[in-house]
Amino acid sequence: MNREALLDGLNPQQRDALLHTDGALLVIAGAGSGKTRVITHKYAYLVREKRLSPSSILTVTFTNKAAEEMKGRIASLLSRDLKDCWIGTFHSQCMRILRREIQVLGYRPEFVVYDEDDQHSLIRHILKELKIYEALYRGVVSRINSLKASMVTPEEFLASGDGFGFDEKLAKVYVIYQDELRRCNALDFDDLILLTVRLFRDHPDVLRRYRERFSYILVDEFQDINSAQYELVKLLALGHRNISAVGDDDQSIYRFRGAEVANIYRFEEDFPDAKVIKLEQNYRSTQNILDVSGSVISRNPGRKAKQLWTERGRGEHVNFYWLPTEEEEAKYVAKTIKDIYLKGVYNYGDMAVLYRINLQSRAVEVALKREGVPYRVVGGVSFFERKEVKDIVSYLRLSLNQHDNVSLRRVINTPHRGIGSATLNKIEHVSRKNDLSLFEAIRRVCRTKASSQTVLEKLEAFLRLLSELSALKGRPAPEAIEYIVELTGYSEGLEDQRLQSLSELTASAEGMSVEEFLERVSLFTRLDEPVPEDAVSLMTIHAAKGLEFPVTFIIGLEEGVLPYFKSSDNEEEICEERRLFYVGLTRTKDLLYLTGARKRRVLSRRQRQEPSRFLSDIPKRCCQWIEKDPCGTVAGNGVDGKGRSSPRDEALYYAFPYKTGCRVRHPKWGIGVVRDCYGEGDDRKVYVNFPGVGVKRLALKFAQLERV
DNA sequence: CGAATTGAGTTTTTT
DNA sequence: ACTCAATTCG
Repeated sequence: MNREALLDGLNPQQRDALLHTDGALLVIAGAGSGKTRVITHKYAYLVREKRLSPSSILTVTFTNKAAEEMKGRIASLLSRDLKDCWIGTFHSQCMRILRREIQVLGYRPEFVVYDEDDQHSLIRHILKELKIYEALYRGVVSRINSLKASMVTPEEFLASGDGFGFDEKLAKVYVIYQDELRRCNALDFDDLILLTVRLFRDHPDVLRRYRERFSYILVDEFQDINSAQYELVKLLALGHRNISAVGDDDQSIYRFRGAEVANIYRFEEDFPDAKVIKLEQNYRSTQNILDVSGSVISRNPGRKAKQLWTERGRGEHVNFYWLPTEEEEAKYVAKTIKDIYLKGVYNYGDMAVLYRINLQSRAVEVALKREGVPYRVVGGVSFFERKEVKDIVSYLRLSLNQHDNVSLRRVINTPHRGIGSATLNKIEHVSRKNDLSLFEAIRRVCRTKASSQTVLEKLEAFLRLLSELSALKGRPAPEAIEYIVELTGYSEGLEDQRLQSLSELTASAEGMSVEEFLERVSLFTRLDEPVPEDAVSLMTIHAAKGLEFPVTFIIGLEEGVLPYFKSSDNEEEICEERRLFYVGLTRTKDLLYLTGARKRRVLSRRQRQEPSRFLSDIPKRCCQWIEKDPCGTVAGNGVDGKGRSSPRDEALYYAFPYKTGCRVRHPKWGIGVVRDCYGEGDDRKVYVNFPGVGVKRLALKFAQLERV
């Protein structure tokens, strides 16, 4: 693709963003404003026109999925493979750098990455050792994580404390935690970022190398980066200052894990010469949806003002349904989904149900099942969080590193081999006293015969197992998994479903070595799991970020649910909840349904709920408010409820009964695939590709197309 | 050491 | 309501 083609179809602001390649650039990209398009085209432009090699453009995304998508789109723009490119999440890029460089920080390059679960068990273990009430671990984990996100070292935190109370204990836990990670040659998620920052700060020669290597830096979702990530970007960019930061402060929804919107404002201070471009033309939603979401988000103070607009028409009114119970709410959602589907305009795959917390999916799932509507739940307990999968992964880790204490604790008695808590305590004791890893401690116990004969035999058997596992280094992962299952007798007495996970695990490891597989697994998340056939998507609003759906339901619009009750006391958190609602609203292309329930089960009690405060931010003219009282009568107010075609008929008029990719039958040309649709009302046209005939442009009004 | 029972806490969101 | 973990008993 040449220069013209890359600029083609970009609006003036998008073009500016693409062409500004010298020095810092901040792109404030409103929802649905073609942000990804700008990034991918800019990348292609840098390669094509500025002759940069893909290996010299560092591109950071928020999720693995976003990275993959971006890679694919860029590859097709450039019509070439992107080998040796640097497109990925902060965590994966840091991992890649640390694999090469971490030795100067005193870790070995085969380090493993501990996920949340591993982190929890390690911290609980430390609390136990320190005789601190273990149930506090959640709070401790989150405090430590936020310290790490803002780059406060254990030593600094210790020094900053006043020497009493909980913080002092917390500092102690933090010190031990960090120490223990190092011993296990393990990093947690935050370490990946933190250590890379430290690497660059403390080793100017290394920093210089990477500054030279990356001559351009692109950062997506800039509003969601934490201070450590900001620091990392800054370190790399401060040499040449060739950086594009793209984000939307209104869509910052990860404060709870250390993201700070303020970073997007800091950028202009740290790069005072930065050009700032706002993308305000929206290519996704109808004007009505923009009005609704705009009036909601405008209540937040201190944001960068935006005026989103669209060339699409006004579109449909938003509907708010206030239903007696959560069951009725779910039923209403399921029925409406089915209705819409039966009208033939939208497929199930075009629709999504969004909610604040995963728990809310339950009722909707029940109702959808009852209606026979296919659905998929995004999130929930993911494949890689299943117990049996984590067990096998622990064995794999141990095969590479026998000093991985967290993995060892996990599997030492799984499956049962008669090594219980008494024995384990003894081993822990030996390990602490002699400053040994658990593995070494077991060896010492065996060598010095410091236990009963039966226990010794069991421990020796376990040691033999570990030494056999160490032969798995560099082997193909599927083979290693099967070997582990066989050697440990793991599958004995396992339920079918769990056996199933094991074979899925083996299948997913296809073509990778043990090392590669572990690397993939540790950064894999729920969002990355495959997309099935035509099904309604159910997910949290968080999970829906970056996605769009022609038809969107946002459920549970009640005080306590959205905004969530845990956030209710703090103004900044309410703002974040409002942004969350905004993100949900702006996922919608055509039809938006909001619902809430007057009564809901909250922690086993039926509770009376009030409509969400955010609803009152929506202008009356945009939203149709319909209440169903417990007797079943329906009352509407708000905009012209009577005397006009129902919203759904109107949708039929504006929307396309076919979408790109769907198959249709034409009386003359037979079956073809829809390539594109455009126009409004009676002027709607579709391009259809008929195999053997070619692409035909057809007027929807006249062509007698039939969906296949 | 392991199974069973009791009891507490729990439900935000994710790399 | 439900899960997960500590405690207790065999």
